[in-house]
Amino acid sequence: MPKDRKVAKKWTADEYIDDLFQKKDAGKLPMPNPPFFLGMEVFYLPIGQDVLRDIDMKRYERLVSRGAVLQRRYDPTTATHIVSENGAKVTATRLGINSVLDIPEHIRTVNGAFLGHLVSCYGSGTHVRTLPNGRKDYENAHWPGREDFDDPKLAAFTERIKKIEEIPVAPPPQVRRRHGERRLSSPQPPARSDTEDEDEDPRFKRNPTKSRQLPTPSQSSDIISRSSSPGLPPTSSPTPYDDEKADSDPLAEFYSKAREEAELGLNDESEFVDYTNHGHKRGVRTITHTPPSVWSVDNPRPTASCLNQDIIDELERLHLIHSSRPFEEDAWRAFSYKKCIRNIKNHPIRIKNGNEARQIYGVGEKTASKINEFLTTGKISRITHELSKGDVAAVKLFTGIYGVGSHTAYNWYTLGLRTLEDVRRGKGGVKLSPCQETGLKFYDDINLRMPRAEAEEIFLMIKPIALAIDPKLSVDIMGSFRRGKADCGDIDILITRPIHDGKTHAGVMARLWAGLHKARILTEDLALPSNMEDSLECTYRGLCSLPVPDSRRRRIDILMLPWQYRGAALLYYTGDDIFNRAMRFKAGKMGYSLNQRGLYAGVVRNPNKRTEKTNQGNIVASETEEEIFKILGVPWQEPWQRVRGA
DNA sequence: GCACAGACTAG
DNA sequence: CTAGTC
DNA sequence: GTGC
Ligand SMILES: O=c1ccn([C@H]2C[C@H](O)[C@@H](COP(=O)(O)OP(=O)(O)OP(=O)(O)O)O2)c(=O)[nH]1
Ligand SMILES: [Mg+2]
Repeated sequence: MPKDRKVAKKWTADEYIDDLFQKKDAGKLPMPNPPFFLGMEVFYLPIGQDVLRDIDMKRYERLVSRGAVLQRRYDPTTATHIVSENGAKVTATRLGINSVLDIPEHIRTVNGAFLGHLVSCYGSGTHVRTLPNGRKDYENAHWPGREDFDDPKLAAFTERIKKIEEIPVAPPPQVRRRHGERRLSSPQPPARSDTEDEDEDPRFKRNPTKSRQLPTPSQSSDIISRSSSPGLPPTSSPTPYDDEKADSDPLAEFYSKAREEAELGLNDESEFVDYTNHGHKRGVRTITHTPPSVWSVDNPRPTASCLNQDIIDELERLHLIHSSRPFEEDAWRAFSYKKCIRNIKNHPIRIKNGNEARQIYGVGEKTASKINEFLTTGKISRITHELSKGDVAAVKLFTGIYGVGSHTAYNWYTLGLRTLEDVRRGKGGVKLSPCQETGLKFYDDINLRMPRAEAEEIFLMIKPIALAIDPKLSVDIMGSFRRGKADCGDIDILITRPIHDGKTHAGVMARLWAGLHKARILTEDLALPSNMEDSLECTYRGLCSLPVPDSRRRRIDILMLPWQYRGAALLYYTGDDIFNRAMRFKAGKMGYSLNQRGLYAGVVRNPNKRTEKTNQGNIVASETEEEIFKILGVPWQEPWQRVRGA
């Protein structure tokens, strides 16, 4: 079939790509060795509109044979590169977007010559290390030539590149639905300077506590190019162009490198804050100050926000319906809808029909059809139908109780319970666990997020208490706070201790726990460490509040673990959760396993009981976040760039 | 047809 | 082991 | 439910 292809058959891009991958899977496609396109997820815009030209086929073949993943449909959430010989306007149209400026910054836009450039750089071979599973680690090999995406001869849409350089950080317009929403210009740990945690408007300043390094101002280009090959200078290729088969092309635009499986990769996302609810005062005053953010954000994204908000709303309903039901199928459906929601939120253009929706990654036939139904009839009958049952509302209400999940909530509903009052009365004979009792008692407080300033204030009271126990402790505030969010759902604290003096933090949790209760900061416990007394590793969950009248209860989690695991722990605890899952997902695909202790090679799991490890594996990285990113081939991302959840 | 992250505590 | 949570 |  290869031969026919050129001669007779007129191929469309889809057919050709299918054929290529079919051959590849059948082992019939020559895969010459240095896979210098490995890790790249490319959307190649053929020169031939309907029927591919020879040059298009050659490029497709080259991309695949050298390891690239091709996108049949442009999907900005996973694409790392767009290769186009067309002009900006044509390209935008064919990608289904308004302007090439809408292409997320992490995606490199290049021309065909870029492909030839890499061929000339690496066509003959390179040194590559060997992975734990015995294979060559092409995944993480460095291909510095890929960084030449901004070379005028290799780039596409120079206006885009220029734009990116000018913009400190151009977060994709993230859409936010809540009221007080607004974008924060600084993704950095913006901290509110003033008082009233009243929320709406805090002026943010810069990073407060010792925490993180400042976001590099040159951000956006950083985001784009800085990647997994830190330290490696972009090498210019020896030979200016052409490759094995000579293919030089002018065009250009593109690039990106983290081909992340799905969600990893750079997602610039500089945080923008949504002030959701904090709305209750309770005086809190912050002590934070931070240099003005370099990122004055405001990105030029034309499409400000939700062009598809109405569709998102419907999908949120579907998500809610399925997450309310305690059946496994529903859980995965909910998982899928969440993914659709995230991707549609990033979709820069208005979806006009089911077909268009179907093009978006994560949106399958079923969902596309529902979207189509909504677009044509104004509603989705399935939703109307399911919501009329009443269980969804009840489950939503009950799961608001900390410690009550969909199973318990659904059971209560089945028993006839409908209100929190029913729960309090123990209707149907329901019994609450201690933690659920507390959850019910502080239902409102627990379901509110707190102003960042309050999280900081509480943390600044806790830290000295910890340091008084042992001044060598490393105590940091993590989670959404570290990511720079303006409001936090809880306070996440990470504690560890250097081991260089031969001492450890054994017993610290017990003392800290006692000290915090004594200081009236901890108010209720929700889950105690299995071994507070002497373990170096433990988790505490509870409620806390500023020790002043009228302060609200806030959720707090304290995680403690050995110094050697600090990098992995930092990574884990910084999140966000979606980012972590994407990272772990990728690690798994690469033969590794990633958890809060480290990145492991050779972990073998019981195929029947997924959580059980047959072989524990060997730790390959854990002391720094950087090494983990690097080994996984994920471009370095500052905490505030690790936002994947909506 | 299978994976979708991986771990800790409560009971 | 299941449920709930990070 | 979706993608491979
Ligand atoms: O299912 C989860 C939940 C959390 N985490 C990690 C990432 C997250 O950032 C951190 C702290 O969890 P938390 O629930 O506090 O989330 P957050 O990111 O801090 O957000 P919030 O502001 O709601 O607390 O633990 C996970 O890996 N998986
Ligand atoms: Mg948190």
